[in-house]
Amino acid sequence: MIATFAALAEPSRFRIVELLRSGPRLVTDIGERLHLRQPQVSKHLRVLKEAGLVDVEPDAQRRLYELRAEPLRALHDWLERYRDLWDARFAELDELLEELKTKERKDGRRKRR
Amino acid sequence: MIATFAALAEPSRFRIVELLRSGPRLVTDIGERLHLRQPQVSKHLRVLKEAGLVDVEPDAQRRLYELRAEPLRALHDWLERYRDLWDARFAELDELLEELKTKERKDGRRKRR
DNA sequence: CGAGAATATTCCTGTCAAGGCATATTCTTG
DNA sequence: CAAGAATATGCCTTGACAGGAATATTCTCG
Repeated sequence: MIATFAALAEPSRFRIVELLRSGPRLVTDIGERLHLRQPQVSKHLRVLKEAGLVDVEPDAQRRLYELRAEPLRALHDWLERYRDLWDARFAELDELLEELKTKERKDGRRKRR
Repeated sequence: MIATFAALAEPSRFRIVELLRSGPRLVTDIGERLHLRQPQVSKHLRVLKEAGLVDVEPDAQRRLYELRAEPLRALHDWLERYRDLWDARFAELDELLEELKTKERKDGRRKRR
């Protein structure tokens, strides 16, 4: 989980993942589409692979990189545990707290002395 | 999105979020439960707040920190776009590639919700 | 075999973030 | 107002990491 977050926290890597959503790509291909230099693409792909986010399928001297479902599904599952947060039951509480906060912000500076 | 990933990529921060899932907590409380020193907790909470993952409700000299739903829901929504990856349509392709790489034959579980 | 394509690795450098510790800040209360 | 509680900030040091450029590696093919 942490590894997944760390991998996706890097903007270029995030974009690579987004690109791979449309299907497997070659390193060079990725570089061209995202305007990244080849070595950096390779490095990012390495990180993504070590995080299990990507798989490689060699084809001669080329490598086809493709997204792996598992980590993303795991993330999705993890988030399910937080669903209560935005589901019905807590909605009111959220609003309440929002109100309290915006109200106190106004004159919390000078109460009384 | 990137900000959310970056915030959650830090182990202590991840643990804080997990803890806050059970409800709002005071800074000191968090520190004790997670064995973190107060200044680090405050710093982490600051990052979490800047990422929008957390809200503060002041109470005298204490601060109640609580989880915010929005970023997590956004993450969840983002992942929905990747659902095809592990849903029916691509299952076969996944299996194919899995076979090429490992020879596991004991994988027979399925997740339904 | 040698050239060239596609990708990976290495080395270097600058930046940024995290922990530790001391200190500042903000409130409450006697 | 002083003392103390709860939290935030500042400074410092160290380690991780990203980009750049050069180079190594692995294949294919004429």
